[in-house]
Amino acid sequence: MRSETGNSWQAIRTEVLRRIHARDWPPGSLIPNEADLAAEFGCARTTVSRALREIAATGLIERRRKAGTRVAVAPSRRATFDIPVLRTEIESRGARYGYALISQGLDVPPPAVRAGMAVPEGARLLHLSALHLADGAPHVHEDRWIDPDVAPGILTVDLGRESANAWLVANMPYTDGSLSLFARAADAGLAERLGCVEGAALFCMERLTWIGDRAITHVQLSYAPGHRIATQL
Amino acid sequence: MRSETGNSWQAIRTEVLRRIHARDWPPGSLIPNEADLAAEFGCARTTVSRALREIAATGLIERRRKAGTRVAVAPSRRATFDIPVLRTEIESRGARYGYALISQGLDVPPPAVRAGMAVPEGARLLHLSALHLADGAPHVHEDRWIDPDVAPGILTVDLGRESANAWLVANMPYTDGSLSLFARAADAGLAERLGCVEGAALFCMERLTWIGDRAITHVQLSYAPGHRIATQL
DNA sequence: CAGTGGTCTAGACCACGGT
DNA sequence: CCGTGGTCTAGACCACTGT
Repeated sequence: MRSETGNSWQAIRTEVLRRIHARDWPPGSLIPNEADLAAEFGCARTTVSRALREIAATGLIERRRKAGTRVAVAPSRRATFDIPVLRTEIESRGARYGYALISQGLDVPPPAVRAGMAVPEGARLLHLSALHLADGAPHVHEDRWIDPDVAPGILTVDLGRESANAWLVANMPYTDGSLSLFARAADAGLAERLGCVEGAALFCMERLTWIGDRAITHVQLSYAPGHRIATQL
Repeated sequence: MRSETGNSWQAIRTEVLRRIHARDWPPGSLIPNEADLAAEFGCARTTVSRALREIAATGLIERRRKAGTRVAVAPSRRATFDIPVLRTEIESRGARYGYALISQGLDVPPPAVRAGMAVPEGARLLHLSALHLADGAPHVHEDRWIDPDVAPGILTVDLGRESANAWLVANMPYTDGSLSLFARAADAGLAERLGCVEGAALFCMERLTWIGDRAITHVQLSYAPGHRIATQL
């Protein structure tokens, strides 16, 4: 019963996926172990291992030593998004990228930001507000806090010319970060800056990045109404 | 100059990441090839390959045959989200999961849905509206269209008892899908069902799944105000 | 304890793509 | 062309964990 589907790990992945979708191996069932599959496909166990590892990374199967490999019952699948670099995102749509600094100063951050960045109460951080433009139209509003103790060089940069983000990615590679996505209504200031009505539903992204155990920056991006991010499953 | 950081691929990954963050290998630079690194770390080339492949998957380095491996200049990093299974998501917060079917019927879908699912004009699809509850409070509103030609069994299911999603994941494993995230304002109907004010900004997720070249279902999930999804970078 | 996945090795050949 | 990453092999040992 040699299938001889081919001996590349991708071919094996395809065949395994086919069997799962065809319900040869229904949800919850145990699939043959690596050695048996290797024998069936006529390849090395390493190759089967690679194929199954890639499938497991998508959440469709679950693997445990001794217990074997099982088809996930409720496949809580994983999706991968590219975190957009704004300039690239805008230019890839054929639009001209623009950046406009709105304000800049040393302020005491609001409690939510202060807690997220774990800075002492009363500490002052560099606070920026800026717009990213596509063909001159507001595309994203950026509200950013930067700890100047962690990234001292930022104070010497002319942030009207170079975006803080560009400077940071080039000079302060982070070691850890978190990202969250949510929706919020446009307040009066955002509505004016983004050119939308007050109360409009905005898609927002909040990022917090660290170097070791020190927070570098907290940024909230608010997209103009209608923005979506998409991915394949 | 043997580093002897250890010979596991994870140790090598850690060391390579350290060098990138330490700017030993600044953005845009070429790092040594696999063979050289293997010699330096005193391990097989396969092991180095594995470590670099894992890093490349995060977008921090870019690899091309002959050109070698380069530290990404604008690390358009990738983030991975677990697509939540609603029941699991709610129960993992310690809340009781509830499901309430609001309406069900065969309707002609709106143009956007029809185009996304590539069904003929005028075709009727199964249309569901339901709420997912956490401790009895509305958590997510689900608006779903299902093509009964592709998933005929769905018509025999009592959708008041079993959620359409549960039936589909168990009986109609998809081969392809797309997912998009966006924000929208609550209309009157959603506001009433979710118990929020009309116009509230809602975080929404739209999924479209296929078996081969036929669309199974289109679903839009609208979360009650305040919902976020988060991930590590 | 024993079965299973996880990993490492040394070597080989191949595919891509810059020069 | 030929250097580089991509993959495969056969075998080995190890780590975890269910029984």
